[in-house]
Amino acid sequence: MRRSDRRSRPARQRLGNVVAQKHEGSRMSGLRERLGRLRSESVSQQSQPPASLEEEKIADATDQEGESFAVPKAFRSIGVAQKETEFGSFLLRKIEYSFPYRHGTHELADLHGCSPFLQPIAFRQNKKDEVIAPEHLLFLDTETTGLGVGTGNVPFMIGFGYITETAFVVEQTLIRHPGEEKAMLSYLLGHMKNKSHLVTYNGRTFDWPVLTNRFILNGWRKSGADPGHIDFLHPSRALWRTTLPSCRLSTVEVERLGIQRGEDVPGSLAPALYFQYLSDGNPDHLHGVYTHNEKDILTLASLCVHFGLLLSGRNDAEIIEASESEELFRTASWLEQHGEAILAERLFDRLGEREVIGEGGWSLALAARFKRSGQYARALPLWKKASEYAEAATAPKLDAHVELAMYFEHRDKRLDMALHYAEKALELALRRARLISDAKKRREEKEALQRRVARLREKISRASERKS
DNA sequence: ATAGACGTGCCTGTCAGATC
DNA sequence: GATCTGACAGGCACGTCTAT
Repeated sequence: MRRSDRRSRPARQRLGNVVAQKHEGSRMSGLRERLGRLRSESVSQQSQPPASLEEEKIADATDQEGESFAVPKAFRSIGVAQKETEFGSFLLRKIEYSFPYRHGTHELADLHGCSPFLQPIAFRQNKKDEVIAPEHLLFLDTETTGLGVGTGNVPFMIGFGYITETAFVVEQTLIRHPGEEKAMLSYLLGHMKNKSHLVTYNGRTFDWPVLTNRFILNGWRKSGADPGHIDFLHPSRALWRTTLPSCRLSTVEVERLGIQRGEDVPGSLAPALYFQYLSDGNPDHLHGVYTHNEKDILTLASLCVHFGLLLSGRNDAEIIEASESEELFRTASWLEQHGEAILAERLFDRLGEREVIGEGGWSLALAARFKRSGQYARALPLWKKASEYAEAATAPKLDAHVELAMYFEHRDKRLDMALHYAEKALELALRRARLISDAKKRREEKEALQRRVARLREKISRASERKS
């Protein structure tokens, strides 16, 4: 089906029902009460089945044939149909996003040009230099009954996406009971056959281990190496850990990819909504989960374009323009770490030219980088700017002054300047002491600076004695 | 709730330079 | 040349954070 918003009830209302019922459940004091409640609900359902569902089944059996037999209208309304395999059946939803299709700020058709640049962040055993082809990527997101990766956690919905010449396609599988799991997994395996890399968010730690366990429990033996993997959690953290309130996918997509979901069921509610569906058979509970999973997959594709562009160096100007210094520094460091030294250097250069130095640690970190590579002439102005900033701050950092003291003592050999910065650092340390609660740390810091000042004074006096 | 990846901070060992 | 001190890199332990 083509993308359309045909939700039968506002997600908020469904969400409210679940929350209300959870709250009610928490008041239950004992197991007997809960069992009693379940029993009475079950009886009431048997005596008074939801009219709409019964009608749907009848309608289904008469107006649908083959694949969709017995699929309730509330599923069919969002494009869900039954899929048959040699291992049995499960439910499948397929959505095509014809190009051009923009998800947030990125055009998904750009995956075609961006994918090869993702190689430095892709993990694949024994195939390090392999070129990543866009049509070999499988974007994956599962909805499971819990958070653990043990055998008790069941993926009830597997969403995956892939690119074709003309569209980005999302497919979502759903099992109505555990007996359908093997069919669902076999369908996923079929789609993994011609793919080289999974694309996920924390999927190396979560989705893939969960699925691996389910494959084993369903009788598949592990053969060969794991598929390649591009997991965007860690690159996202590398760039945005200090500038975003969190690096959850939902935060990243709003703050950095320009995506607004509107009403969205949080992933944490997915297990409860699935249990609601299992308990009363009403597909409406899962509409929000379908939408959530679908959007997660689209966001993965958008992340792919974002990082692909970053690694290609094609959007340097935009990044430099839009990024605050801290983020620009982290981006450059990340590029350097992934072997993109020339791209990184370009960003470091622009950063060094920036006049304003704020509270973030980027200026000192950049100076430290220049120092490590012996580029003292580039480190010096950064230390000086940072020292001026520190002197004006209420809770000053001493690092820049200490670095300057070391530089003038050991490199520039101007002991008077070294003493000046050491004394200034000591002065700042005494001013800052009131703000540090750790008494031991405060004392050690002060004593180290006093030793430095004393040593420099002695060195200066010896030098002047020698001259005279 | 669960497990793994990664960043941070601390500790230790090594090396280089300064001093006697 | 011997000794001392400071700088720095590497390793380890621990804490944080993410997925549902």
